Amino acid sequence: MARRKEHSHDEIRAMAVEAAMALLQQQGTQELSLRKIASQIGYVPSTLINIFGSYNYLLLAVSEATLQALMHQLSEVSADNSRNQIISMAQKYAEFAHAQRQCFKLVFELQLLDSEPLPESQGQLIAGLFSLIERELALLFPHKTVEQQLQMSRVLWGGIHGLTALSLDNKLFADTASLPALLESHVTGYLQGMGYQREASCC
Amino acid sequence: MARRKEHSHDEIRAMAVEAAMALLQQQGTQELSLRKIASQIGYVPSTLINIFGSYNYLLLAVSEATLQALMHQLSEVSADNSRNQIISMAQKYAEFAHAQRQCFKLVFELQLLDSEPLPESQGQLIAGLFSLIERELALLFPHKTVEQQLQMSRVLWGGIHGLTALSLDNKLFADTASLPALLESHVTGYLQGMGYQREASCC
DNA sequence: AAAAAATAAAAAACAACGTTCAAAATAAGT
DNA sequence: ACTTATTTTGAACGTTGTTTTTTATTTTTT
Repeated sequence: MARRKEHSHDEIRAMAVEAAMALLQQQGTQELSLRKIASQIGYVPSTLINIFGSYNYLLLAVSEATLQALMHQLSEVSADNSRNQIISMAQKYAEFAHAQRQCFKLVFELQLLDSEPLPESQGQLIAGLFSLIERELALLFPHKTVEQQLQMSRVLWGGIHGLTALSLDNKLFADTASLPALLESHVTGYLQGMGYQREASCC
Repeated sequence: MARRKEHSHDEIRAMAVEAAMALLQQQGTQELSLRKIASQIGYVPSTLINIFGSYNYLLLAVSEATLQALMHQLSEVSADNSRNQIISMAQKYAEFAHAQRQCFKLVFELQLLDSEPLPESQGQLIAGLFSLIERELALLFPHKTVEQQLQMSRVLWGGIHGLTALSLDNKLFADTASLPALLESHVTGYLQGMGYQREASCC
């Protein structure tokens, strides 16, 4: 049997990724399977393997779509100054992670086999997240070198991600302290420690 | 067949956890399986299921043993002052994570089913990690409330964990900035921003 | 001490998984 | 219209965690 050209490969790709993300929100990654995704879109496992190459590559496409959605959300954030901009992006990051919990976890838990380290697109997307903060740091700390700004952006994202990830699994053990408060403390405290001064102070 | 009382259940538990950790270092979590662990210690899958309850509970025992080893390493750290103590623990945390990469990842990626949220022992172990920092913060910031100290300990651990976790998966994209440097920048910067002053300064 | 009951480990069976491969059905080319 | 090529499918394979049954050992009872 071959119901041919009913959908193009790209259409099937999109359908599979969409179905996978929908199933992922209901159940967890454990419960998700290639067979369930295939049957959900009216196709058969081997078809998806032919198109994606493997189940792992399908999950990678889900991860990529999730990162793109996250990037889109973050790029829409805008505040009155760079410090608040970073804080707002941190909150959006955490908000997205909780809203799309399973997809978000997939991004950081999916590990490929001994093949390529990262499929380029994935790398550029994550690098794009860092650059969002680098841009603000260049405004906040124009006298620092780009090396220093790059290091600071990693520290900031690392903290934001760590707090978010631990919070997702209820591993913060801070009933009293809310995640937004922790994120603000992190960003504010670190910026202050690195010499942050309210705008228009030094020149 | 029943080779009875050759090992007690507790002995089999220990053998299985040890074998699992050994296999986990060679291969990844993906490649690990109940059948491999069982055959490694000369037993059969259903025996381990009878003892642990399920494969997930076996992995949970591995996670717990890993957390205990991590806690042991961290409790041996000692520096001349509280600030350096926190920095040294951060470095030890990252060092342990890289040395026991697969076991460390298992701790934070293992997710149980809809049963209990966390099996108590696991919770107390993680809470113990936080208390290591809380203790130092109480010395560094005696004028702050315990609520504030608790929040700061979460921010510090969150950042340390986030940087470590991202580094484990090469998702930091900071070839120039090393993980130790990032950790020190995080701890130093945040403590500074929260009002840290070199010892014997205020009283 | 021998027989019966209880127990514990292993074997076998089961359903589900990702993947491979050959067959079948459609599309395209002549 | 017939042939060739393409593409989807269905069946098979090996492996997984788990459940159930069988078998061997230990313990208890008579």
